[in-house]
Amino acid sequence: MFDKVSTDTSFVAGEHTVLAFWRDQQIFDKLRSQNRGRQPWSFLDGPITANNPMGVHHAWGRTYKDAYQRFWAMNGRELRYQNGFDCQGLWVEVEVEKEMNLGTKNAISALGIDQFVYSCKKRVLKFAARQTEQSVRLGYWMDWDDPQSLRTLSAGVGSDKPVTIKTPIGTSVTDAAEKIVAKLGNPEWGGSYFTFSTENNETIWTFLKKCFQRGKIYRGHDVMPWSGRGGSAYSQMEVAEGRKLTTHKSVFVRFPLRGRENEYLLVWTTTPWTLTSNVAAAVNPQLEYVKLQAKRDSAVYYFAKENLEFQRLAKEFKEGFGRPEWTWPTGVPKLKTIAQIFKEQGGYEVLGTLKGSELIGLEYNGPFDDLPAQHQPGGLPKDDNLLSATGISCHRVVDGGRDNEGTALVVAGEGTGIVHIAPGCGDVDHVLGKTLGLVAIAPLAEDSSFVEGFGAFTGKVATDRQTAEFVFEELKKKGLLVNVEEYPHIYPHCWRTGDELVFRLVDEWFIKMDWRQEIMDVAKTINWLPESVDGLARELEWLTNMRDWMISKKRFWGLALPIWVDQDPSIEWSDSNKFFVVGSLKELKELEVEGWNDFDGHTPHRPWIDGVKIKHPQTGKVMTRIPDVGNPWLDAGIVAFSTLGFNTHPEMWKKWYPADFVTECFPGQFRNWFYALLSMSTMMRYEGEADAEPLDKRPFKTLLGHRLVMNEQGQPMHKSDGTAIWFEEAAEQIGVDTIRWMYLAQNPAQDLRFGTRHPDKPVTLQFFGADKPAVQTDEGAALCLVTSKPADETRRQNLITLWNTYAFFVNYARLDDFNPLAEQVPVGERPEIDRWILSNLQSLIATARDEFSAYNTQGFLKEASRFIDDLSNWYVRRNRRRFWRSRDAGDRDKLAAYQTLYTVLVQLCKLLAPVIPFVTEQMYQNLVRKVDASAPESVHLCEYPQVDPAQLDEGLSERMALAQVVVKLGHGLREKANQRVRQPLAELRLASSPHQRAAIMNLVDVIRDELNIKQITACEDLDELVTYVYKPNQKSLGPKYGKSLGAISKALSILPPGLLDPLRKGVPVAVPVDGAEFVLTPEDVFISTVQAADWACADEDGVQIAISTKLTPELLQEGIARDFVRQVQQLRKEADLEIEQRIQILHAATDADVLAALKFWGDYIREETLADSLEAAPTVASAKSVLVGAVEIPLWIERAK
RNA sequence: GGGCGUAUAGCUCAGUUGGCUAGAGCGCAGCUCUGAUAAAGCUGAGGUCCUUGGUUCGAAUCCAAGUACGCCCA
Repeated sequence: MFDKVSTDTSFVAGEHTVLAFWRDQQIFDKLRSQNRGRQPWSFLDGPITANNPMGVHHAWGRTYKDAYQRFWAMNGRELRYQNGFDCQGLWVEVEVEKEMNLGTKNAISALGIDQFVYSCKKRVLKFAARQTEQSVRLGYWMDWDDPQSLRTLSAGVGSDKPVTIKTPIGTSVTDAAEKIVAKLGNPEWGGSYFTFSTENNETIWTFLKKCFQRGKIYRGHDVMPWSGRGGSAYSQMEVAEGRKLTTHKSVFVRFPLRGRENEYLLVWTTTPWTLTSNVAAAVNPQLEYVKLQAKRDSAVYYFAKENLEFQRLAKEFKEGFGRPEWTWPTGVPKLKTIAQIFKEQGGYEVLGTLKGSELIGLEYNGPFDDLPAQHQPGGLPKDDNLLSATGISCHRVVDGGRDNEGTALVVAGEGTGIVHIAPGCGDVDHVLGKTLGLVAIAPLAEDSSFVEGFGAFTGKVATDRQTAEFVFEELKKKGLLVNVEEYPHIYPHCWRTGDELVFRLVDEWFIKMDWRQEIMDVAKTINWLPESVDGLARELEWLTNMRDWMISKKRFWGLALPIWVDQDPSIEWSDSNKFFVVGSLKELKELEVEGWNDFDGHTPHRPWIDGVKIKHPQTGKVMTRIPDVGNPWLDAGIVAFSTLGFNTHPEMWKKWYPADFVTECFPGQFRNWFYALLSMSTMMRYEGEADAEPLDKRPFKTLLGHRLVMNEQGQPMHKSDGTAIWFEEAAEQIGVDTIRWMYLAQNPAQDLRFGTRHPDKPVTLQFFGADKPAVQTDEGAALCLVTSKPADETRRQNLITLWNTYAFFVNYARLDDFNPLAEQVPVGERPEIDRWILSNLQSLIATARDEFSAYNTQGFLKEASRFIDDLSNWYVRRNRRRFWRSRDAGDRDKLAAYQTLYTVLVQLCKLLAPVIPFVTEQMYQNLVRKVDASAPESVHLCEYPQVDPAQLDEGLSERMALAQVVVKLGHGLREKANQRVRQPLAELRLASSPHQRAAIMNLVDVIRDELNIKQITACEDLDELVTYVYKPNQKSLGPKYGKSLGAISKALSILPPGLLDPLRKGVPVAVPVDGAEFVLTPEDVFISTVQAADWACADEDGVQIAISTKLTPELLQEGIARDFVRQVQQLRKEADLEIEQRIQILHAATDADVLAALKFWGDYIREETLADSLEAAPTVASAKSVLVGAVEIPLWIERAK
C-alpha cells in the first residue's frame, strides 16, 4: 500500500532523498545500459569554463541539456552524456595570477612557465570537480568523473609520483597525474572531456594543418588594444568590459605645410604619444574647410569649418556619458570652441573656405621628424614591401575614406576635421595605412614603453602622464603647440589591472577567412532556435563582417600553436614556404631534430614543447616553434571532432556526427562558439575539388540559444556587489525542481528574472552529501538569503498543486485500500468527467511529445500548468464526493474515480520527469513501485507516454468548457444577486443551440453541484425572462458591406424589437438601412441578453442562463444546514483531526429556525461530518461562536470514543 | 555613426493572416468557496496599446517619421 503523504511540502529535503536513491541504486547506469545499442541521439556539450564554481546562471543551459537528454532517453535513444570543461586560456591565467599574486607577465616568467602551467591545470581540475558536484545536485545526468578522482589529479599535477583514480567506466588507472590528465575523457574511460587533453589539442593541429594546406595561415600585423602590465593584446570583448570614464590631456597641434610659408594643418588628439609616430593626415574630401589666420603670429590654419564654433562635448557636459555613474568629472571645465581658443590668443580672421578634396596631396612636416624612427625605410618594424618610403616621406594629406558601411571616417565634430594618422598606433589608422600604402611606425614595446629609435622618448611609458607632458614641452619648443586642455572621455582600461590600454602594433598569426561563403552555406543548413531571434541572420551578419581570425596570443597557458618558423630574421613570414604547420604529434616526432627527449612524457603545452625543433621537409632548414598560444575558441570549436573520436575512433565519429542538438547562452556566441564550431567543421570536412555538401559539413543540426539570467529587477547580477547568486544558495533554498521548471518555462529569447540575493542576511544550508550544515561555500564565500517571487509563483502554481493532488489521492486511496492493479473499469463506462480528464491527458501527451521534439519546453509547460490546474481545481474538486463515499466493494463509480486519478498522476509523472526529475521520482516510487515491484525501478527508466487515440475526444473538452462557462456565469449571477453558494437556489434555466444544450445537460450533475442549484432546466429560449441585444460582427460584415458597416451598426441599435429575432432561429433577416436593404445572417451578429425580471441572467459564447433568486422557507432551512456543516468541518480542521476520525457535535442554539433546520437535516449533517451524535447542551468555554444563516450559535465538537 | 530588436494594466508579459467591449499571471479591494491545497472561484478598480502622420469600411497589429530603452557593429 502507498505510504502516507504529508501535505507539508519541503521539496529540498525530498531532492536529497532522491539523489541518494539514484546514487545508491545506480539508476543512471541502468538507464544507459537499457538504451545501449539503440538509435542514437547525439548531444554535443558546449564546454563550461572550469575556472570558478557555477552560479545560478549556469544552471539554465544545463537544465535544457538535461531535460532534452532525459526526454530522448525515455524515448529509448542511446546518448553519450559527455559533459565538457573549457580549460585553457587567459581566463584561467588571470585567476591563477590572482591566486599566486603575480601581477605581470615578467612575474610569471620569473616563477617559471612550467610552475605556472601546473597551477593552471590544478585550478581547472579543482573546479571541474566542484562543478561536477554542483551539476549532480541540479539533477544533471552526465557521465561524470568522480570528483574525488579529479581532486586527486589536481593535487598530483606537477609531480612524477603515480596516483590511482577510478575512471567513470569503472576501471582503475595508476600513473603520473599529468599523464592521466592528458587522456581524460577518452572513450575507453568515459567521463567529461577537457579541452586541455592531448586529443583535443592534437585535433586542433589537424585543423590548422588543413588550413595551412589550403594556404589560409599567415603571419600578419595588427594594431590591437594592449595592456603594458599584462603584456598582452586584448580582444574586443575584453576591451568592452574595461571601459571607464577618464580624463586625458588632449592637444591641438599644428603641422607646417611644406612649401607654404607659415601655413598649418590644425590637428587634435587625445593620445599625444602617438604624435611621435605620425605618418599622414586624413581629411574628408566632401567636407568644407576653413582657412583662418591667427592675429598673434599671422599663422594660417586649415580645419573643418563646422569645428570653428562647434561646442565640443556639450551634450556630455549636461547629461554625462551614457551611464548614471559617468557624469562630467568635477573640476574639469567646459570645453572651449576653437574660435574661443583663437580669440584668447589674440583673435583671428577667416580668409576663406575650401573643400577637403583641395587639401588632399599637400605635404607637411611631422611634429617629430627628428626621431630616427621617422627616417627608417619601410617604417618600424620594417615592411619589406615599402622600403622606398619612410614616415617622413609619407607625410601628406590623404582621403580618410569610408568604412565598409559607407560612413566617412573623417567627420567634423569633436576634432578639427583633420585626423592625425599613425598606422602603428591605431586600429583605423592601420587599416587606412594598409589601403594607402603608408608605412607604419610602431613605437611601443610589450610593456608599453618606447622602443629604440625614439630619441628621448625611448624607455618612457606611453600611458604615463609625464610622457604626455614631455610631448607638450617638445611641441612647445618646436612652436607647434596650439592648445592643451583637460578632456574627459570613455577610454578602454585593462579589466584586470586597471591599466589604460594602448593600441599597439603586434605581429600575430591569422587564419585568412576568405572561405567565409563555405561557412555561410553550412550555417544555412542548421535549424536556429528560438525562431524569434533569427540566429541564422545574426550568424550570417557576423560571417559577412568578421575579419581574419587571429589565433595567436602571447601568453602561457593554452593550445601550443603548431607553427614552426625559420630563425632567420630576414625571412618574410608571410611566405608560407618559410613557416610550417605540424598536423600531429606523430608528424612532429618525424620532423624533430632537437628537444624531443625533454618534451617526451609531457603534454603538448608550454614550456615543454617550446624546445622541440624541426627540419622543414622541403628546405631542410631548422625551425623553432613560435612561443604563442592559441585562441581558446579553437579549443571549444574542435569538440565536434576531438570528443567524437575523429582521429582515433572513426566508427564512433560517424555514429555521433553531426550532433542532433546543441544549446548555449547566446550573447556573444554567434562570433565565439557557434562560429568556431561552424568554421572548424567546414574546414575539417573540406574535400577539395569534389567538396562535401554543406549539409554534410554541419557539426550540429539544431541549435537552441537562450538569453541571460538577471536579478529580480532585470539587472545583471554581479559578484562584486554581492548580488550574484551561488548555485548552492538557490538550490538549497528555492529547490532544484522549482528552478528547473522556471528555466524550462521561460521564453529563451528573453532574459530571465531569477531572484534577489540579500548579502546582509546570512543563512545556514544543508548541502547534499555533507555531514553538517554549512555557513559558506567551499571557497569561503558567505551563504545568503535568496528570495524569488517568480520561483515562489512557479512552485505554488505547479509543484505544490501537483503535490497536493497527489497527497489527496494517496491519503484517500489508503483509507479505501485502493489497488491500482485491480481490473480496470472500461474507460467507456466511466463518467463523462473521467473521460474528460483522460482525454485532456492525451492532448497533454501529444503536446509534450511535439514540443520536446521541437525543443520548446516553454510550450509544453504552459499546457502542463493548465492541465495541473484543471486536474486539481476542476477534476478533483468536482469529484471529491466520489472519494469520500463510505467503503463499498461494488462501488464502480468510486473505483473509476480512483483509477482515473491514478492513471493521470502516473502518466503526468512520466511526462514531467525530464522537467522536475525529483518530485516525479518521489511520486512514482510511492504510486507505482510501492504496489508493483515489476515496474521499472525509476520513473526515469520508464518509456515516455504515448497518446492513446481511443481516449482522445476533443468534443469532450468543448463540452466541459461549456459547463465551465455555465458555472462561471452562475457564480457571477450569485454575486450579483448577493446569494452565497451555500444557500441552495431553486432553478437555473439555460438556453443555447440544441447541440450545446445537449452537451451541457450531460454534465448537469457537475453544474448542479458546483452552483448548489436544485434544478437545471434547458429551454428553447429565455424570451419570457430576458430581452435581446444585437451587435454587429465586424469581422464577417466588414468584407461584405465595407463602408456601410458604420450605418449598419447604428441601425442595429435602433431597430424595432423583435425584427431580428429570427436570427436566433438561424433565419437570415433583411434589414433596411438608409433606404437600402442588407441581409444579415446569424453569424453577422452577436446576440446578448440585457434584462431580467425576477431572475438574474447572463450570457457568454451563445449560452444564456438565468437563475431564480426567490428563496422559499425550505431553501433557507437547507442553507442553514449547509452553514452548520461547514462550521463543523472548520472545527474538525482546526482540531487537526484525521480525515476518518468520527466526532460528536454539541451546540447551544436557541433560534427557532436553526433548531428546526438541525432537526430536519440532522441525518445529513451527521453523515457529512462523520458525527455519531448531534446534541444541544449548555455552552462551554471551548465552544466557538459561529454564524449559521443569520444568527450566531455556540458550537463545539468532541472526538467520538 | 550604422544595423537589429523592443515599447500593451502598478509589476511580468500574451495578443495568431488587420475585425467582438484589448487579455493572462502577480499585486490591490470586496464577496464566495474549502472534510487535499500554502489553494480556488466571482466581481471590481486599474490602459493615451510610446508619439505623430499615412493605408483601410476598420489599426495594438501594416507603412513612414520621431522618441526612449536594449543588443550587435564601428
